[in-house]
Amino acid sequence: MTTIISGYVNQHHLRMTRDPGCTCEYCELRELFVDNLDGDELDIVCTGKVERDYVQGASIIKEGTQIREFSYLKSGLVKLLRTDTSGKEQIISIAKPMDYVSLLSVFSNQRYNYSVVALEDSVTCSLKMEEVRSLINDNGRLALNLLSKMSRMTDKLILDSLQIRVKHLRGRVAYLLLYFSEDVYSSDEFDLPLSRKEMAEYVGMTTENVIRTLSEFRKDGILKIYGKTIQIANMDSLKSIAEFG
Amino acid sequence: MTTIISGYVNQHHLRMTRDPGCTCEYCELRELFVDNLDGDELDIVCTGKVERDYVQGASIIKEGTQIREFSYLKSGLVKLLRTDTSGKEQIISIAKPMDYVSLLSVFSNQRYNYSVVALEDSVTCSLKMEEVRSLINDNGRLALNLLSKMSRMTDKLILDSLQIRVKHLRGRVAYLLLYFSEDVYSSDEFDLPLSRKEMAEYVGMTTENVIRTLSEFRKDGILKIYGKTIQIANMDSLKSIAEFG
DNA sequence: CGCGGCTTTGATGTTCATCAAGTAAAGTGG
DNA sequence: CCACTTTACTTGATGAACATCAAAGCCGCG
Repeated sequence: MTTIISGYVNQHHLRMTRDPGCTCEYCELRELFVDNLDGDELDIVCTGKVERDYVQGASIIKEGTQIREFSYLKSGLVKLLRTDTSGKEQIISIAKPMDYVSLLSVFSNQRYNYSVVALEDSVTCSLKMEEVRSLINDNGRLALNLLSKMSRMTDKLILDSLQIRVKHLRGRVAYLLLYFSEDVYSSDEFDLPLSRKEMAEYVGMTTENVIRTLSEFRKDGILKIYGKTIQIANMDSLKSIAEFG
Repeated sequence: MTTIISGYVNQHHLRMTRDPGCTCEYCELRELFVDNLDGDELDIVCTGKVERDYVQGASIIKEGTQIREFSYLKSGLVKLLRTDTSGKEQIISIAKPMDYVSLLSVFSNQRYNYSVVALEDSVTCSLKMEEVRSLINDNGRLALNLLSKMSRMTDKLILDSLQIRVKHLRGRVAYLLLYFSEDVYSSDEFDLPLSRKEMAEYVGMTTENVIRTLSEFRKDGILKIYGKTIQIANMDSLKSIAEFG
């Protein structure tokens, strides 16, 4: 039932769709908005929302641009990153569906202080900020849900960041591999959605040392590595390293 | 007008007061609650709120205890800390008045996953969570204000944490000293509210190396140090180290 | 085919943690 | 109030973790 109202395709192969028949009530992500809204409010969401497709590598949000929408991820995988004072890129977080893309800044700043890039082909769903503000203003249950959701997301982000700071390189890399294995792909074999360089940007170390650590894991029989494909051969060791390394 | 209804004094010299005449509308912190509330709602805040006094070193919130209240800091200075996986304490943040004490977890978790301790004599003001939830549910303007405030706080926390990660020890210590000088005491001479060990817990390094760095700054003529009293002798150097170190 | 970016390994130096030892300060009990 | 214990602070020496520099192989792409 989804019709393409804008066939516009830019260098990133972006596609925008609207949804006149409104399939929002069947959306996997309805828990937040739809379940808390009545008929009229639901209409605002249905007619106001915009879905966008992004191919792997496409830029979804650019640091410094104005915040006009409240977006979240319907499918795919994205990275949040920022440019640090010395000009290097730093990955803040990786978000999968159900995680907000707009979790930071949306209700505080005028502009994004981070960028979002698609790690896999991804689909976002966005509402205009004024519409979201108006819905929150009129609907207390939605407001509480949103507070709760935001609080959970930022809590996790902060605790992850604190945990990673006390770990050594081996522990950080193990932690990251386990994240993909358990939270994203639910498998002990998967294709890394990050380059070695991106892994380094995420764990806050150099590319060379990330590679060295992966090689060590391979030599120790913990991993089997075929380019970007990773197979975890010794899950217990990896978990132990992630926790105590 | 403030009467002590509970003269209870524990080992931390805690004092609880209620405020029957309601001075909330004159509170320096009214911007959040009072300005967004009408008469009846204001009554809930006035009669429901509880102020508590804590002496330096007193425990305000203990990690793992149940969250029953929404609190913020009226005066003083506090540290937020948690116990990391290896059992060591890690300082998450330092909060001064206008910063929430309850910024993390309150709307997501059942229990605190961090502790709060008074670095200076402090006063908190608390409302029951149910009352806050009910107010948010009924008052959209309050909800939006709260979202905005929370978002600003967590944004700052996350960005600080990311920035500190790319800096070396000298940069981190300089950053911390500038925080006290500029944001807390508005002076280039002040008494450090943290021990050397606490500074280490905050910047994520060892006590010895924090001391070494302070000594270096002293030898380089950037600081004058008299025990806990710090005088910044060369502000430009310190700022430069904080940014590029 | 050749260029640029990503990946990998090795050699070297820097930053930082750890261990050790000593001094100063602050609390504790008689 | 003093002897005692504990805790905070300080400096030095050593080794581990990590960054940096260098060089070479790989791969995709125009």
